[in-house]
Amino acid sequence: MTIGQLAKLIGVSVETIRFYHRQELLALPRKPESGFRTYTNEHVRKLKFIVNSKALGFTLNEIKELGDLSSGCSNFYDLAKAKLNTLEIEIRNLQHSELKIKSLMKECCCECDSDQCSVIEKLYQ
Amino acid sequence: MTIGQLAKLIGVSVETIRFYHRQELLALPRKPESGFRTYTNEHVRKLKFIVNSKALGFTLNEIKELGDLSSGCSNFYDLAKAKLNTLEIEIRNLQHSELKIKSLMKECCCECDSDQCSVIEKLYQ
DNA sequence: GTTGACTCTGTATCTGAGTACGTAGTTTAT
DNA sequence: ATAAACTACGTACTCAGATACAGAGTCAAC
Repeated sequence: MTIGQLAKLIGVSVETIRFYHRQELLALPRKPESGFRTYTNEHVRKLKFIVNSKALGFTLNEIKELGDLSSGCSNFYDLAKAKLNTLEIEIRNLQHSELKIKSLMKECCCECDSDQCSVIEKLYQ
Repeated sequence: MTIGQLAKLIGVSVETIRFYHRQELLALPRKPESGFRTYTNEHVRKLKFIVNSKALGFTLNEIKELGDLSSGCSNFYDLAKAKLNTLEIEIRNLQHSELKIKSLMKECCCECDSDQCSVIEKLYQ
């Protein structure tokens, strides 16, 4: 399989695959004497692993660590727990922003165009 | 007030203030013939505006737009509504990741170190 | 009157996750 | 046999939001 075929199969760009090679996330198949590099089912598998892990919210660095776990899953648990923590913090922060914006919006009559609108003014204090 | 005093007062770094100048978020006070630039209460106010808006989750570009609203708040409403939308989408995405990770973690016996642990294997499929 | 702290300015660097581009080589279809 | 499409490789650029640094000027305290 060529790099373009792999890209199409998985649904990422050729450039992204090359980028993963540079990041040493995905092994670069050795180049034959002449012609194009050949990607195997192992590459398909590993690329799926990267894409799936990304979809779970792991960063590429975390995925590299995950990929280095040669076997078993107890280390996965540590990484996943840490990830859950940061996810929860991020979610709380975003929800906090959401509430603050909503409460700001409630404070105004909604259609006032006054210079002294309390909403804009509050941001200056 | 010098840039260092302003920075201390608001709790941002001098470099950050200079960065905001470069981004045209914060007006650069004119430089006197000799000596240091003088920051006024207007700068304090505007910098607070930037910091407060950032705390609500607005990006610097959005804050620039907000700052351009010379008066009134109806435009603030549009920006804030759009922001609420993107916040909700981000929150949902993160919650989705959270659920997926949790369900993956439930599938394993937690302490298994087997090569065929279904958790790691699932990420490859 | 000199040392140390601060300021000014421009430019470079960082992180994360790619995207873009240029040049050259290779394969495939006609 | 030649054009179109694809691949290889290296390098540069993008975005956001800063942070760092070098070299020169300035201010305040002892």
